[in-house]
Amino acid sequence: MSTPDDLKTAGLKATMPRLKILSLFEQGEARHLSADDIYNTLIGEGFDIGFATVYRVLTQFEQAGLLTRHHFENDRSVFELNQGGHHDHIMCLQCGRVEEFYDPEIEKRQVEAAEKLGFTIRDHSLYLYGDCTRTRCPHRK
Amino acid sequence: MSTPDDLKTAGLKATMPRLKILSLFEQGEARHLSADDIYNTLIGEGFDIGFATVYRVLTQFEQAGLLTRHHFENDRSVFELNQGGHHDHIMCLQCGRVEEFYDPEIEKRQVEAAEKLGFTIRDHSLYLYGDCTRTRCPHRK
DNA sequence: ATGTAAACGATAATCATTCTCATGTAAAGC
DNA sequence: GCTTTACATGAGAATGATTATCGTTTACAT
Repeated sequence: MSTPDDLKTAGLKATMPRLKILSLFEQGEARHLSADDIYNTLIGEGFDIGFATVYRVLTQFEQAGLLTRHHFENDRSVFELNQGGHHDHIMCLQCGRVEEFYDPEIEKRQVEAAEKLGFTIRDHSLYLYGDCTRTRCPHRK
Repeated sequence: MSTPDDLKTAGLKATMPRLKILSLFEQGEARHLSADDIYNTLIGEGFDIGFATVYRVLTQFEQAGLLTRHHFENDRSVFELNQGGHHDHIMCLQCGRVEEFYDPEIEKRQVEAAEKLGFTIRDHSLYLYGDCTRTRCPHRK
């Protein structure tokens, strides 16, 4: 479980819901979690929590720089722990598996494209969608 | 106004709501329209239409390949006429202005990154977010 | 230990989008 | 041009994710 200091450092009071949620990201197997995932996991562990708290805490964690919020091509958001450097994502449309990649040349060219148009980039999102055919989608649900 | 044949060619019955909506994209000044934009514009012109129809028609147009649906970093979808080639987008976080760009090297590297991970790309989305500082955001609303 | 501001959980509210269904209409045939 | 009929429409209800409200609880500085 994450320590209270992890939260204090981020400027957040160390409450039980926050510790539980942060632990899911730090100890859990899945790197990308939705509010629903988190709510159901904690309820399943017998911990009493509400959706309001889950969403509140996720937003606070995002603002504190602990998590990144992703908007994949569907309706709900998923969150990911900010560890390691920036990376982009590719999602299998068949099984939902998410893989990560990073290409410095793509990053550089994004900045250049923005500059040409007179923009200063503050944020960007790059998502690829496809089929993991080579592996015949072993993660198919 | 767009012609009935534009719709027939796409395999759709030429109805008034569909002609009106297609016209907004073909004749309008804005290239990126939300369902709300379309509904309000048509109602403002005295044309009687409902949200259900707007959403239905947009989905049909997307499936027929006439429009592309974009999910910017907020909650609602915007649509864009499929004309000219593929391009990516950059949006000003201050004024909402959207500009377009295309970099073949970025496109190529996306495909390569996907291949390395055993994926075949079916779709992708690249959005940059920033401030159009150089121009002092002349489009500020 | 205790006071207080912050955080909590339940529940209602919101917002974009989709569904349902009774009515309207495009276009094919007479 | 006038029926026919399947498909399209508009109004409003329903949905699903997320956010706001509010009375209660809790972290933690005093």
